[in-house]
Amino acid sequence: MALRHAVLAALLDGEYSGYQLTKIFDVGVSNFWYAAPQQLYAELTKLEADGLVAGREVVQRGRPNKRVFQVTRAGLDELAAFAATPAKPLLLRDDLVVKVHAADLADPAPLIAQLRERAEEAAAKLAFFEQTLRRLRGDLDEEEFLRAGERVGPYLSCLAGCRLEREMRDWCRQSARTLEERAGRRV
Amino acid sequence: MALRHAVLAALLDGEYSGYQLTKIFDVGVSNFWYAAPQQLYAELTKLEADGLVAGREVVQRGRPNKRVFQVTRAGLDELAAFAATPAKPLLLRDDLVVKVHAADLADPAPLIAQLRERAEEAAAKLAFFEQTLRRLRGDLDEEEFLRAGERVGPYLSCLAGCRLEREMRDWCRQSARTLEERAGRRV
DNA sequence: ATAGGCATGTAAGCAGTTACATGATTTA
DNA sequence: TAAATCATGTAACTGCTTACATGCCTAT
Repeated sequence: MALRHAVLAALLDGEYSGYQLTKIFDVGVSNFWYAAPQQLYAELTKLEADGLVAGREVVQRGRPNKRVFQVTRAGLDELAAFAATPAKPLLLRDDLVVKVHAADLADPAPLIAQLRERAEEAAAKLAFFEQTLRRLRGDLDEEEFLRAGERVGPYLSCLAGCRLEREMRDWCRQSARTLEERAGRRV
Repeated sequence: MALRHAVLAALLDGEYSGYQLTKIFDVGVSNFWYAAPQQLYAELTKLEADGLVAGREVVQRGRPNKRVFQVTRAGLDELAAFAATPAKPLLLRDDLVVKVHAADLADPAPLIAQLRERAEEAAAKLAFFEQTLRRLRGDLDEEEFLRAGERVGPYLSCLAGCRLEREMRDWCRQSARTLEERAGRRV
């Protein structure tokens, strides 16, 4: 089981509803996990049935009510046990890099457009993660926070997201520029 | 279908057998796709049935014979069409970052060990990719190759692998150091 | 002799994707 | 009044993972 632990880890940061989690997982939970909305609702149901999270109804006005979840004691134990388990290799699957690998075959224009688009997305995610880092560390600077801050886990995972998105942005731009220049000279 | 195009893209670099592809995909095809060995054998069978790759028997001495595959004209068309298709979002799933996110919960020692191990793997992959880049560009320097080289696709995808592994290595080291220092002061 | 690399699969089960479905409320 | 956001699911399918299976050859 896989998504299970990602959901538990996300719920360490606070109580969230299924819908809120879809937003968090949409940006990638600091880019370490991707999941579709339907998966999240299903997983929350299972987690609650297994007693690893506890849900409570939140009545809202002007909006549909929602159920928010928090990790139970059993859930914390499960997460701690998981952390000591040998890590599986990184799972990475990216259409876009496959396309770039095959870039010499065909018309580069649609590929360049996709690279530009991805670069924009990466830049937006990077900005979001950097903002999250500032929020997490408060008044402290990074070094100080990593030494003495209360919870460094979310900070470190967010740093991973920053690194990934920064490189993704720059790689997309570099690749787009390269393909553009080559296309320009060929026409 | 997903693995399909990754296999076709990998076979652009030359004829490979199922077993050879397992090695290439093990290192991640420049880290853009992961696939288990059994998937590759199954996918090659399907690709051949669909006429997108053609296999031929290679007789070896001192080793079992093997079947190597090359992309057919239809396969090239399929890849070119795929490249023009809108890109799906990056799919990333990493146990290790989930564990780091939850790092404040439990004994940091096993997690630090996993981070060190991953850092080593990333360093090894990085070295491999950098060597691949040197091989691809031959006598030219990078800028020159990207401008005038014959096939830049594999070079660009390999650059993506380098960027990812370099950041992975550094992030693992930074996270391990952070957790170590905090554990040291607490004990 | 035994371990490890080369070489190729099958079968069962589950996780994840795609498509479909509903309905209220706010904003343009 | 149409579109967007909030909110939560079900059902069918398929792709992926895990476990199992086989056999030859080389190096230690």
